[in-house]
Amino acid sequence: MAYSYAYPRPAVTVDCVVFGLDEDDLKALLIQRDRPPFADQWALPGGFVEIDETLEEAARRELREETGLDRVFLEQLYTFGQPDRDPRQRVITVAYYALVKLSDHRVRAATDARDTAWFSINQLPDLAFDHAQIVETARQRLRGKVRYQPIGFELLPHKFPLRDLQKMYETILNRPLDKRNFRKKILSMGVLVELDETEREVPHRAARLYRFDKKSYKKLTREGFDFEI
Amino acid sequence: MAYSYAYPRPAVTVDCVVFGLDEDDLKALLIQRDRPPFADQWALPGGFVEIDETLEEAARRELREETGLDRVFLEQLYTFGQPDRDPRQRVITVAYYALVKLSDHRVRAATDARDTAWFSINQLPDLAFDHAQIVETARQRLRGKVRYQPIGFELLPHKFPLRDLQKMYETILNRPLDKRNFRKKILSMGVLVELDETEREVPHRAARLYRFDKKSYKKLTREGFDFEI
DNA sequence: CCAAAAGTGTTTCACGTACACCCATGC
DNA sequence: GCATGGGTGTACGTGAAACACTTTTGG
Repeated sequence: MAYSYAYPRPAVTVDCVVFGLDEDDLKALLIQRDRPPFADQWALPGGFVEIDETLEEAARRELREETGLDRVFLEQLYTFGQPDRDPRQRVITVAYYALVKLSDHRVRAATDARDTAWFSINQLPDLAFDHAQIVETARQRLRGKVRYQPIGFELLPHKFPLRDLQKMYETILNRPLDKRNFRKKILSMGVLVELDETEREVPHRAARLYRFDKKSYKKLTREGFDFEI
Repeated sequence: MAYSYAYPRPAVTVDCVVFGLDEDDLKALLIQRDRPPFADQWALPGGFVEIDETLEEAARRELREETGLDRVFLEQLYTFGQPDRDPRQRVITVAYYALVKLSDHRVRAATDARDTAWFSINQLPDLAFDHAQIVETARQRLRGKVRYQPIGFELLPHKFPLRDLQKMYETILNRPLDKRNFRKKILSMGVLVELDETEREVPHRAARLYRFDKKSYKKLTREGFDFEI
């Protein structure tokens, strides 16, 4: 039950930074470790890459096994390979980031032995390994990318009011946006579909709901359109 | 066969896409393989990651050993891990891209057994493994990044006329730029220093030389300035 | 004096930005 | 009827884009 090689090999893992949006709070999904090193500390979901799966398959499998998440937006982030990032042995980790509609996954609790929980990105606990650095890299990537690609919709429910869309951008970019200018811009892009539907059970005037129109976006993109907030 | 593990491990390599600018031709540096698989085919410089070096150290070491290049601009690109990308065994490769001043490294010939050569990015030979895909990813990254970060200067000599700067952008972005607007914009940024020096030995009016001022750029960046072409 | 490339300004138009009030709804 | 947020238009200024001729230099 041993695999031998002429030269020493690093272990290879994947780790996932899972982002979710709770009102106007950006959160990350963490897992409490149950064994050393860093026992009881919080860490990113992740694990070893199997010998016959792709990196993305490994990331999706770990997400499914450790958090129950499936079919989420997932993109490779960066590969971290400091020789001492794991105290036991050389481990190279390929980090991914995921965007999930938190509303769909809110009641996600510990399904297996480990405890999983959402933490505000601004109040993370101490993280195991170099995971704090990985989260920071992911946060920067998200901030940089959300302005030029319509990935922010992955954080919202299928139908949403413009207010929530604006709040999402304000939260991620960490600055206020002008309501009228924001609406003018996003609506003029032609990537939203106005629905015949409004919010329900709000204690004030109900806002109209919209959805992101992937088909229109792809068509516009082919014609040279650039998404930008 | 000295190293054994309880589970099979992929091998981990680094590969480098080295870009150089030859007049108005973007080129990549390739190495001819001398053994199977893909014997005699051209491939990216690269090799196995040693057990105690960082990924970037591995990339720089391979560049030095295989091409003689040292102290170049180097940035991680993407990690490729298709299980079948190497026909012999599972190999995960962390790809980097490098930008070099071709003028400094023009006469780079085969120093060791292998042959190395610059190829126009538009006329690459068949490449080994998935290296064509890696080059394409690198080309897209360069195109996307050159507009928002002053990395293009890494491809030019220390002192350069504005014409060459413009040609560099036109080559990478693959579209013509207006001379007057380009000069207005780049000079108004305040990241170039006008030198008391002009071109030599040109068969027409000699152009003024400039250099990129890293200090000014960093200062402006701290003040919220965004580089953009 | 001819060829080749350097260098230079102005006008126009689109878009980003700043800004305040009335309306609809639920309680 | 009041509190809460939904929804809407205009004026201004900045910056991008289009565009052509004169000057310098070497051969």
